[in-house]
Amino acid sequence: MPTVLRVALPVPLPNLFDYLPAAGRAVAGSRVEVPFGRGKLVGVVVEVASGTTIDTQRLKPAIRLLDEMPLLDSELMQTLAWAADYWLGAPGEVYASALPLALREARPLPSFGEEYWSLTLAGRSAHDAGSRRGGSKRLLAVLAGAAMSAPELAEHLPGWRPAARRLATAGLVVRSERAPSRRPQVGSTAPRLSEEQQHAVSTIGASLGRYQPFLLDGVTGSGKTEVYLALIEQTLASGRQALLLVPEIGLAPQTVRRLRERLGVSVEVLHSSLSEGDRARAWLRARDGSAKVILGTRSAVFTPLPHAGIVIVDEEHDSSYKQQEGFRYHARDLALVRARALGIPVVLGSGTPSLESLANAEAGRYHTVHLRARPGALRPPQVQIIDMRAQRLDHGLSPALLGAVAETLARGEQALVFRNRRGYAPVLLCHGCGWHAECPRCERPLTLHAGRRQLICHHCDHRQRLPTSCPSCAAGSLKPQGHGTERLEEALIAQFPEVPVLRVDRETTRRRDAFEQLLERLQDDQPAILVGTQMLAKGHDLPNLTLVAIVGVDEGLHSIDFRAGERLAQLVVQVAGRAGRARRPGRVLLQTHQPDHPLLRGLLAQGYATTAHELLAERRQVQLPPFSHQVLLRVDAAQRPLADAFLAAAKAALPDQPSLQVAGPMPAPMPLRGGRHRGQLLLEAGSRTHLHGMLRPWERALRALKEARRVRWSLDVDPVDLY
DNA sequence: AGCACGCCGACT
DNA sequence: GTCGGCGTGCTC
Repeated sequence: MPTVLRVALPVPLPNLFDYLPAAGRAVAGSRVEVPFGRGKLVGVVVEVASGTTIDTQRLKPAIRLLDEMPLLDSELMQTLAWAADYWLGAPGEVYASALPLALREARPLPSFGEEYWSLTLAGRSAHDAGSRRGGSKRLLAVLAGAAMSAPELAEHLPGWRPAARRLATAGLVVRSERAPSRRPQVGSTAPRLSEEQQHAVSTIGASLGRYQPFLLDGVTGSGKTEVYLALIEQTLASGRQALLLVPEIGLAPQTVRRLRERLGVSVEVLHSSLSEGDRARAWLRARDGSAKVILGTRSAVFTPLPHAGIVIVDEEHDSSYKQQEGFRYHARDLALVRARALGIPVVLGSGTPSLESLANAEAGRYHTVHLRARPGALRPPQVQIIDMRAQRLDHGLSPALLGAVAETLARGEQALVFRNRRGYAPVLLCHGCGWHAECPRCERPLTLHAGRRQLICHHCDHRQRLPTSCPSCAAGSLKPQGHGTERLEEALIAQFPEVPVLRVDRETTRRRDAFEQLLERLQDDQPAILVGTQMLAKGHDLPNLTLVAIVGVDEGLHSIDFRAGERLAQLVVQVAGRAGRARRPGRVLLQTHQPDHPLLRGLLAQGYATTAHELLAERRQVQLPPFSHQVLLRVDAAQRPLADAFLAAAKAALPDQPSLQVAGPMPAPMPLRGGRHRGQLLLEAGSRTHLHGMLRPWERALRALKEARRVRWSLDVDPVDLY
């Protein structure tokens, strides 16, 4: 039996590929260039095996080994294997997530050290001879003392670059790389921690050196960041690395600056707008241990940490930690797996913890640490419900809401109109009394399928015709909710023509610094109206923002997505934290047809913690996640029957397991998107082990289905969005 | 995914 | 007569 390299290749196929070894000593974690089909690919050696199931005649030799030392250490290799198994990733896709693009090419590793300049022998003679003039002479003199890094040169000799270029061409100086300097700089001093913060730091700090998850539960303004900083300082003091994950939109330049200034060590930032070269260099500096603090979004969870000390996941409830296409991993969950493998503590921080994390805390798997006080003695904002039933609306805005905006502007302050928008499925709602259509069997909201003039239950597939008038109050004002019908921005411009109306969403902030610039415009404290969605929920201090009005609350109350209530509660609390952060008291308005909804009442009267525990109790009662486990099969096709046929075949291919519950097949809540017909099938099981046991075989069966040929499909393990 | 091979419609 | 449509099959 020949020795073979089992290689993960960047193709969306479920298997590894075996090759005969190339020259050199290949080990698991090394990259290797191999022939594939009629081209060449770079893959990662997963295993050096003696023997193969492939006909040895078909084995091709690898072209060349790219790394003598593994690029991925054994901890990362194991974690990746676990992740691929858990989230049903194709090996190649998993490595594509974990490795920066520049490291997936058949080139030697880029140098990632510090640029530094020194004299050549000819340069030394030139200096001694006193030849050259001006800037060149000065540069020779500086470098005659000692070789210097680029930043040092910039300090000693501003505008040194042209001289360096001239002298380099003449062969008098040479540019090279050396390991990044480890010389610690002095960080700025920490502010005094409150007693509560001190307690949090010492509790968590006592676990440094072993695996222990913590839930750090602290509202906006309670000083979580200072706790993180103190923990990172402790970690650095013991010579270990810290990984800090933040949600996609939380990575503000001001956070980075604060970290750099405070810690006085190299802070590597892994961010989606980083160039591939920079990303690779940051990754490599983490791998060689010279990067002490790594700050990044979702994909930074794959950073190698040879001297790992602590992992912190900020705003752990944020759904941007879940990758929504391709390899659908969850960075928060993966952070826990890594922390366990690395034997280090992991801190999940949030003012509005996810029900998953709260359940883990209740079960004793996480240790909870609370931060309750707001150090600046900020007054919490005053939250108020606006009953919009039977009100005359202007593009979905009630007179009370518009009045409050007008008052705010008249006082010279700023208002934020926040649209709760998550592509919710349309629900039928009576504007007169607030009645909404519900499934008689499941008591879940029915989804409006306007094309077929039907109401459909997305749990049991119960269907009924559209009522013509409200069954509750007999008035005829039934309206679909949840469509992007309200053109908020236009309505507000029309209402307040003399005030700037700034829309903040993916589109207006596409450009890298657009969001920052926009916020800068608001710093001048002039009256203005902000209109936006998720992006505005956190982060930035806008001292003159005193009113936050949330519209689209009803979509959150009536969504068929069982997580909508949790999300709405998190959103209200997070958004409320935007209002009145300076001296002025803030005001939050919730515009709804359901002013007496228990979720809203509970949230206002008791706050997030109590509401979340009630929601968790409901989940337990009806056995929804985290008390059961889900897998969603999604499909889209050019024609509806193709999608339907695939889902039917997929359901038929399921093992006959009584512990497995199946909902569907049924149209996705947005049945037609981008010209593609979408459908889905939801699996639910009480036991994760049982569920995972059948998943891989089922996936293989799905691949083999002839109905699978003409559709696009994907499996989502632990989906966070049911569509 | 990417790429070839292979068999049926409107064009230099 | 061909160029090219995308259905089908394969990649160690």
